[in-house]
Amino acid sequence: MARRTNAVPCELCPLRKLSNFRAFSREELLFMKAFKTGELRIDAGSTLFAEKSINLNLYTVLEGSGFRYKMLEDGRRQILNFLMPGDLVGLQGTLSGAMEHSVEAMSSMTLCAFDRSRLNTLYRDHSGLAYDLTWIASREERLLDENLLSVGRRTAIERIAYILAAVHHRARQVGLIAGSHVNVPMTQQHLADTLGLSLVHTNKTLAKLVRYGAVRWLDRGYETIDAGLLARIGGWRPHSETPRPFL
Amino acid sequence: MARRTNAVPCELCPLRKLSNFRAFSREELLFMKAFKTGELRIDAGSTLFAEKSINLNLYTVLEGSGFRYKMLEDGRRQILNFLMPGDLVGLQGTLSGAMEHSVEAMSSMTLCAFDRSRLNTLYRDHSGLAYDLTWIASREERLLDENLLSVGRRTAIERIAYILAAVHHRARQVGLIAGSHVNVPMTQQHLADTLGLSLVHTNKTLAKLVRYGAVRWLDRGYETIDAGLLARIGGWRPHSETPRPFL
DNA sequence: CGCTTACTTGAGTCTGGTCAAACGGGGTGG
DNA sequence: CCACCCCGTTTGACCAGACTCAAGTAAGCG
Repeated sequence: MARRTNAVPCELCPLRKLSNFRAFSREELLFMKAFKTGELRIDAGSTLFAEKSINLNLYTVLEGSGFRYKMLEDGRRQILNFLMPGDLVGLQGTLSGAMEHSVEAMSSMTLCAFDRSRLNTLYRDHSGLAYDLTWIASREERLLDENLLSVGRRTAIERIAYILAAVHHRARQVGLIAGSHVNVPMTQQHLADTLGLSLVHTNKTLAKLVRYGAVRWLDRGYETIDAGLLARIGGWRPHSETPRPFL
Repeated sequence: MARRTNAVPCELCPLRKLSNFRAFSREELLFMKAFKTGELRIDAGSTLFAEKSINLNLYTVLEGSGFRYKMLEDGRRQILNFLMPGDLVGLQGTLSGAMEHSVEAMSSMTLCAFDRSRLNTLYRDHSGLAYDLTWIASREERLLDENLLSVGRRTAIERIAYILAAVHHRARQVGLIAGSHVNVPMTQQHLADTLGLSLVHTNKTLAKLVRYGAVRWLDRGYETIDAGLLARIGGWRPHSETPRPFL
């Protein structure tokens, strides 16, 4: 289910090739190499960590996709955010490591693991990386703000259109796109739990978007047919994306 | 509407007296004193900054309360989070200063202003404070996670009970409480916009909580009568609160 | 005293939820 | 190779929680 794999050295990190990530200095690269304690590979559907557990690692997604979520006692689930390559996982817990949400893989995932207890070294000796960390946290917060706006104030069809547009956009930035096909294997249940809707209503509303010719739904995933229409219905608009830091 | 006031020197900062904030070293205190560019006082109902504007300051709330929010074109508003003393405002924008949400005061507020452009000095020379900044961002993200869970998955009465319990708790930590009276002057419209509900439905559901004897609603604010009942209905539970950093 | 802001209340509607059942493809064990 | 099962998806019928519209009250203020 979860196992260590032979690590990709940071200097060959495949994410660096993507244009929208900020470059590291040689020194930073060396530090990250030391900071990284290993790689973790988990299967689709498995849990990286659970709410209320203690997690002493931070992770950066190298490959694959997953999601953060919280649950109520009776099983109602809210997906908080999708995780894609370059995203940092685990910062949202208390910095000491007590997690207040769970993380599950949608596809098989590879993650770089970092030792939380060495975080202070990062802050002490690499202020550039420390700054990046805050940048990352702040970006994550903006994403959550958007989601909250959707779930709180948009109608069902707007929410669905919005999230499909947003996920498409994010996926493209990290290479999780093949043509118009978004390579994030979510089910309609995932969609529903992200948007605060029921599965049935999600299905029926999604069917409308399909009829409108905005998207095509595939088994576990989708294809954007008319990105403009999707954005218009969902009220989604691109942000100015400056190269972003990671790790 | 907004004006500079004679600044309270950081070493006399009234927030430091509150037990749940972390203490500064002498050195950090000196740095903060220099980092702080002044104080801002704004009236209840006025806007600190608006979505899409550029804001070159970071602020810490010294006194009073307000809220962050986003709006859709047609005026639907979603309140993202309430702001209380000790909270940092403005970090959620891109670090460069483009804001993606607005901030409005609910009571008159006093804020300490910091110059964003000097943030790099903070990272370079005061890794402890840099670490704090990430801590603060991560705490904020946990708050948003909770809110998203509420808005997405709780029923109207659960949402209201939850937020009232949570706000009571937060308010008490920063001295915004007099007896059982929560000194955060929100209207039912604020509540509705926080929870993704209509004003009318919020009013009717709140009336139930009043009938149950859980709270008493006051003009712009409320009083907790039965905190246990409120927490039970809303599914709210206290977190272990370690002394938290600020500024 | 009249205006505004916040809160109430009632009536009727509708978006979205629940329950129930069925379909279709992929995998598996007999 | 086929029967069966499971998971994700689809559809229909019905229900209800939450919304809109419309008034009306009450307190605060110039």
